[in-house]
Amino acid sequence: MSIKSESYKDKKVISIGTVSEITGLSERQIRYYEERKLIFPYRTKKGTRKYSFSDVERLMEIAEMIEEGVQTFEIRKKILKKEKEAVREKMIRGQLNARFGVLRLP
Amino acid sequence: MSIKSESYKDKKVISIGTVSEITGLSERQIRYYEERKLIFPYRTKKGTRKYSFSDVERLMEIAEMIEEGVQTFEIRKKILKKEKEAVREKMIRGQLNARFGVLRLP
DNA sequence: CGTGTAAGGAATTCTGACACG
DNA sequence: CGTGTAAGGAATTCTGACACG
Repeated sequence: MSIKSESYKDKKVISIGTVSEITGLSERQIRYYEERKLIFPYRTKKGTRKYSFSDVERLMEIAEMIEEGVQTFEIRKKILKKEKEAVREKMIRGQLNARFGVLRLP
Repeated sequence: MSIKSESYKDKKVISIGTVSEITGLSERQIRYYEERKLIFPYRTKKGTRKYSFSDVERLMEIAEMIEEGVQTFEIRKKILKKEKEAVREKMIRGQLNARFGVLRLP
């Protein structure tokens, strides 16, 4: 499936220290990428950031691009494009499902 | 599949405060269940506990049993039995795979 | 631009213990 | 037995800022 519904992958429950360990990025870097609107952690009532495994994956992609010399502004554009594509596909699928019932795509 | 290999589900990355929020259990309860050997969080270098989504699920099962009046000692026995069954099934499957190649069970 | 760091405060987590029952 | 709580310390996280380049 190209659009998955993995419950755990998207739950924002990991704090920044752990994300830093997993990704190898500094907390400073992680917070900066948020400032540049590349990543959007959940905020608890008290204000601490919580990340999902999806976020962790995205951070590793960001880190790769940064190493390649891509600027955060460019990375942001790529992320926006990807998201638009995902939404578009989701809608098309929704319409098809509405007319012809659930279908399985390869 | 009855034995899954879900990478995210078993990663121990959630701290006790978050687990407490998700499960509705107090931190005291969660630590106590560990003392009674019902749950086994990972410990970071600094000593803080990290739980997986599997752990969270187990905690909710434990909470249910406690509410029903089951004692931790009994719960522990049930957990051990379940784990033995899982290991046994895993081994059987491993042997079958070794002799006949990968097979898909219903 | 992207990242390091020192600064001060607030919130988190840990352990061992006393309490109730 | 299972859970609450106060206690003191250690580690975490947050923000805004200065620095380098």
